[in-house]
Amino acid sequence: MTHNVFIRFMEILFYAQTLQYFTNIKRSKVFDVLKFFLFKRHKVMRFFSNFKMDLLFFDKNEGCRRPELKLKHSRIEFIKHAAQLPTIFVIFALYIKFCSQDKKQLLMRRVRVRFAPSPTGPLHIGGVRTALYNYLFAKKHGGDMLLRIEDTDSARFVPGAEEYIVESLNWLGITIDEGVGAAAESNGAHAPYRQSERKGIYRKYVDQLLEAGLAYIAFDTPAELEAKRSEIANFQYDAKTRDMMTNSLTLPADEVNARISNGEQYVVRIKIEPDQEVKVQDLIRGEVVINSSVIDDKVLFKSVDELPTYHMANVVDDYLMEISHVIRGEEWLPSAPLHVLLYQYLGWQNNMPEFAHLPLLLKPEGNGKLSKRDGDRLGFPVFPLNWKDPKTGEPSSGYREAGYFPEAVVNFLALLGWNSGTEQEIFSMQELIELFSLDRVSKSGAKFDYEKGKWFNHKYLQQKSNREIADIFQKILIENDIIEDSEKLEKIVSLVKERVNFVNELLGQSIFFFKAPTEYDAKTVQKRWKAETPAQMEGLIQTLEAIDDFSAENTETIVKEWITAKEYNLGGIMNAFRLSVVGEPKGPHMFDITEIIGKEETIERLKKAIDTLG
RNA sequence: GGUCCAUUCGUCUAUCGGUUAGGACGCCAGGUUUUCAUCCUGGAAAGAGGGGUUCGACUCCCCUAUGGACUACCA
Repeated sequence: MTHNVFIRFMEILFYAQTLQYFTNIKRSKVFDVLKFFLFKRHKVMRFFSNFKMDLLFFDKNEGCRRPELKLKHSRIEFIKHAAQLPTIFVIFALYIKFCSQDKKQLLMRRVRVRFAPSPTGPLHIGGVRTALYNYLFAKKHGGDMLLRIEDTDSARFVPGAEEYIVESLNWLGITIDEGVGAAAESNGAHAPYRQSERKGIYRKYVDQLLEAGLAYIAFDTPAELEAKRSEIANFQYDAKTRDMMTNSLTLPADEVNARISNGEQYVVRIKIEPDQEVKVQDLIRGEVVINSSVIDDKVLFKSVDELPTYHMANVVDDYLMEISHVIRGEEWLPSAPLHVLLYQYLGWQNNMPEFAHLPLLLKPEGNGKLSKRDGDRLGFPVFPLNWKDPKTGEPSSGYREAGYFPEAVVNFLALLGWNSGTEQEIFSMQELIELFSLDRVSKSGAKFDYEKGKWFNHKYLQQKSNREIADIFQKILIENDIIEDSEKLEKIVSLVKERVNFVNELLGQSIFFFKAPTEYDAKTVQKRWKAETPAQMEGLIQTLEAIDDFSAENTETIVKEWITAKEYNLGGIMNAFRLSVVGEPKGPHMFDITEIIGKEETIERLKKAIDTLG
């Protein structure tokens, strides 16, 4: 025993020294490394697993990227140039040393992830985030993003939902490499990608489990099950109760066969071995252990429609499609042990994907999962695109139609549950791909903060060129029967864009450029329109009439000179001027407005104001 | 009820055993401005509670509380 400890110590010393040799860790830090190794094995594991992905990334000929080795509070630049490549091998060796066999295999595996929604309605914003994280992860590691449609429940199928999903992902810039919606769907190596079209595939694996005695046939009708549930509190179909049910374990073989050939409907249930420890390695939560006794004998397959249920289909398809990482919502965590068991029962434990269960998106106020109703109640979309329920005709609003830029939605969603570890808030998709890491996904649910979403859109709006915004704005104007010269429009956009969050708010901020006010804000009239104002405005009209060059700069100079000469109060004149031209106490610089609407229009508006307000 | 997961400003989060607990949204105040916004500066604002472990705990462990998810022939 003591001998072993000594050997270990020497081994560790060797590693620590190698580390010091190849990196620029300070000598004093080597002691910390030793301490880590000796006393905090679990930390060491985490420590190395942190840059596993960086190593992989480096592997993909991205030679310019430098993985960093972060040790305590000192950040050590780890790889400076290719000449330091041996360093990678040392760390790699260390990592392998502390990893189990199957981890090694996973390290070498090509990253393939899937987003697997069920076409039961519009894609929920939480689902969008799951898709986004899958996409970011895949792209970061040079892997594949698949879209698979999980439509094994024909009863819940909603027409148009699949198209909606594909269109949403397209809009957001989440491109599918393989599967439904991919550029060459039919040519995918693992086609088809709709479970309903994969119907024939599953039976074989169900039979395999049946033959191995790891599953059994059950004839209990829904009504019988319901009866059992009300009869026995906390009833669960499992090792304790399966003996009292109607299934192939309690019935003689010939009766089972007779029932089947009589056309009696049945299901296939997994036969869970009780009292086993089932371990799920979750990339976000660490190891989750549960006792198999709490898992019930889930239905894997139903004879009615010859389709598997989610659990079976999902495991079989992930295996067949060579999925390396299953990244999905936290609501799947409780059934993850069942999936692990299924991989074992099918003999695929060495090809099992790694799991990552994402935290949920919670409602903004109160608690619970974000739902469509919250959006309706609080007035913000919870779907990417508008949707109209084909049955009820009930509409749901989407981010696209609400005026959001897809980049803003992506940025906002990316930060709801993940952060880069820096203080940067605005990220392009490219930056997100480079920076994304499951290690930095938080464990707890995130409340949906709609206000911040607006802020993101504001930021993206400011970043866009005036030309780009003017083009979108042009369409809105045409819908409102306003025709405006595109160059002038660009100028208008430059003056008002910083005041809005959305392009569709632009009209409200700039209507006075296109139309003279028809009424004047009562409060402002009271405050800014005094007895002497009409006479002053008459004077202003005369001053303006004498101006040839109506550019903002020139007009401003002349008007201000006039105000000074008359010894008027600058604010008094300007506010009344604004009220006359705009009708409200708002808008950009006055002379920028007058330059755009022009001399005649300006004077006309002043005259009208004098007439109306007296 | 059972199982699992989680818990840092109002909200999203940083912190990998030693920090005046940092940033962002929102809020408040001041400044800029002829208006309203924008913008700039500043401010208030947090480790659920209790036990351990440790020289030292927001950080590791346990208990409690709270919240959430799951508990279908749905996904």
